[in-house]
Amino acid sequence: MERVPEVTEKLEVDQRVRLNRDRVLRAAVSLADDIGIDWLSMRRLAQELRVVPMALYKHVSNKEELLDGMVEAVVAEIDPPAAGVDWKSAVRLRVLSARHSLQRHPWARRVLESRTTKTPAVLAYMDSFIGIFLAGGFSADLAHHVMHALGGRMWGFTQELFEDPAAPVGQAAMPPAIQDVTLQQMAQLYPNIAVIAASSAHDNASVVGQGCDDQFEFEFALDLLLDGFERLHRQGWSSRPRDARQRADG
Amino acid sequence: MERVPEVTEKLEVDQRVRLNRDRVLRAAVSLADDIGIDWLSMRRLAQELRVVPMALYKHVSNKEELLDGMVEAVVAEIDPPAAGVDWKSAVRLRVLSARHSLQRHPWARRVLESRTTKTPAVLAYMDSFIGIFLAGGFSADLAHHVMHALGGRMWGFTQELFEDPAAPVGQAAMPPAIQDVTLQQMAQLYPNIAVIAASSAHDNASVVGQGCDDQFEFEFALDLLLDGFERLHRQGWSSRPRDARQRADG
DNA sequence: CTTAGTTGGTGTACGCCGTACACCTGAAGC
DNA sequence: GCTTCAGGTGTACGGCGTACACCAACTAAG
Repeated sequence: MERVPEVTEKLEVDQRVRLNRDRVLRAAVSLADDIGIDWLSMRRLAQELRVVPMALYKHVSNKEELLDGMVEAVVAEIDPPAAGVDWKSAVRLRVLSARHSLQRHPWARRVLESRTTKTPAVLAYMDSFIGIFLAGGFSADLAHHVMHALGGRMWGFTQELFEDPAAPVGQAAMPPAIQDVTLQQMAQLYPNIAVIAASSAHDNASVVGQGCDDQFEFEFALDLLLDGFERLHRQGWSSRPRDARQRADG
Repeated sequence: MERVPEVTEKLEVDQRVRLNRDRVLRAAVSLADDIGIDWLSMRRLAQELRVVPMALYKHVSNKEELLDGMVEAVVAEIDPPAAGVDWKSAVRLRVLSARHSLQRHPWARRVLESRTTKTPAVLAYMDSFIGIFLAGGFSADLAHHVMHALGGRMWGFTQELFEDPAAPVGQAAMPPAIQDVTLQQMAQLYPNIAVIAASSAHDNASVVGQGCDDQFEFEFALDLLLDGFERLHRQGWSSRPRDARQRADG
């Protein structure tokens, strides 16, 4: 009867329960979701946890490790691979599931790509991924190169860098008249981009450069690769010409 | 006769000629080449140019714009597209040439990918790239999606994120005995990665996880994509099923 | 019940960073 | 010869990551 109220009062007075690594990581993930990775700082995170900045260092040894832990946390959310389907469907499902998970954390792509040291969850994911190919009868050799070819797409990342071919030119807040002029100038300077922008504008019946269907682009590229993998696999492709499996079979 | 020696003396006394945007950008590029992009700061760059940090702001309005300018500078180095060859060779050549140029600046990949506003040189490159596909008879529609599928690879970037499957686990400086143990543990935890590591080890007759042949991986994935593009092109692929070009032709 | 040790939060301080703002200087144009 | 103004300077501010010394509360041993 005595100690319970005491504890309760504690919790009321200073809201915070004891910190631990997991609470730190989960707070970091959701803070990054909210304010963006660029504005995530040790100090800001500490403030969120109602704690002094240096307190965090009792749970992660530095910011790099915090980021590692954050990646670890979101990668751990990815569903396990589907069982009992052919390799192609299995890969497709797994990638799309990863994509779905990682899309909830827009910062994850950049952070994942910036990590150099691979953490256990990351390695486990890649391992299970390779497992799908091997189980599908791929040689280690082919599986290896195929993983490289997949690259970031194994996480469900669409390759940035060509997002909305026209939009980036229409800067921030411009009067529409000026935007029109800029658009015309742009069409003159970059006629081929203009062609594509016009074509995709028809496609989704919206204004020029409205943006692209990310999911479509992703699946387009993914299926292109998967079909390529399948072809190589069927013809017994090998990177070692001396094996001559390709020539022998193909 | 009077003013020339005066100028000469000036140059001797304080080595620095007048700053300008171009000199700033070129200095920034070569400094980033030398010390790495993470250690490039306005202050460090200013010091390199024997100038006070704030002087830089007379030539670039802030660090973001400096980075934009740096990208602009390296992209401008890429050779113009080859003329008089079929689209496939043209694309291949252009990509490999871009790769060659950008590889001289290891930081360029990350910076290029982080830019959201596309600068003129970047747009010009993409435009000329699209031009190759259109000239090769691709529909705007197909060219569009194909550019997406190419993604970062149009700059000659190999998809990171699977660099040396084993190396990252063998941490910094470890006694070989311990490394062996770790390697065995790793083989247990990530058996499929181990299979691939072993296979590629045979391949280049080196120790496990020595690393992969970057150039090979790059060309492997590129050719896979190009072959896929070619097939789609030949069968008149369209993203709009109502056009039914695919069904009609294929 | 005391006491020593450990775990985890605190406070202060340092050296970096990008950059706002006021200032100065030397060359160019009237 | 005076003005103008582009371009280099100096100072200062608020933010960052984090080293280090400290301290509070819990645990375990005597």
